Amino acid sequence: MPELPEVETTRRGLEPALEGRVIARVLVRNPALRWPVPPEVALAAGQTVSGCRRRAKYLLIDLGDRNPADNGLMIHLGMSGSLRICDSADAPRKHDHFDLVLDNGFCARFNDPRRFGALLWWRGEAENHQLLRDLGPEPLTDDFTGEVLWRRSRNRKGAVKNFIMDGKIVVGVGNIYASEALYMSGIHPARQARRISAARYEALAGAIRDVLARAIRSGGTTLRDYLNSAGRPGYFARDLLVYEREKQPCFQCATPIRRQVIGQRSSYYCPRCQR
DNA sequence: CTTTACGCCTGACGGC
DNA sequence: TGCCGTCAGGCGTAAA
Repeated sequence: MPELPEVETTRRGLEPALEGRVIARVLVRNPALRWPVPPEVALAAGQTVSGCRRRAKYLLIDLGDRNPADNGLMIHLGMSGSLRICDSADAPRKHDHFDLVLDNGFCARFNDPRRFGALLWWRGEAENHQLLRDLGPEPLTDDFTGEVLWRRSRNRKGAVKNFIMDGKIVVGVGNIYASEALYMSGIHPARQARRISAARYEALAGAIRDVLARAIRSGGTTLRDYLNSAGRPGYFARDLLVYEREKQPCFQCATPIRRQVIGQRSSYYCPRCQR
């Protein structure tokens, strides 16, 4: 399940394959994704890829000669999406939705069994797109600090886990890494966001940065179906401290890890180490 | 403004 | 072996 590290890993695999290449055409086999693939994506044909960026969990393909690019593609991997570089003559597999066919015979092929992913078109500035406009800071930039978390949490009565998974607060923290970061910083996932001190938010922000950076270094987490652009899994699952470890001993104190549903999502935590 | 529930979708899995 | 219910999860959206 792609969270920020998985999307970033995909981006890094895509970049050398796409940048500087011309998109020959966009071949849509099955437009049924989260939103139907819009016809505008055909405008990519004949344009040169000038960059592969990531904002939150969205991949942005910059097209055209302008700098900065003023139009391009936007891809979301959803729950089960993956993009891989392959020969465009390769036979499509089940759930292959579209190809970005390149001028060298290769393509970026998007596969998504659960169809929560998306392929969209943007023009103007990508950051102004409806889906990106109101997003919070990137967790791996200097804009993201414990102070920001603390300030924005003062009126939040909900669980801190939901708070850090809110894309308006900080982007890219999905269910897996939220549990991990809260464990690393000793904070109980169900604690009210407004009842956490500035010092503890500093620790939490550090843990979020740390776990995301380490997961990127491991190529992401493959629990069920995530694959990178080379069709390979990520290896961070072996480093998970609490996620999907219900009833197994805490690595710090050996207390059995608990699972609790918070905001309709499974959360994992150590009842002794996290308060 | 925040908070909550829902729905989209397939595949894996458990129970019978 | 098959059938069916449940769960997983990102995140936009509607409603409270």
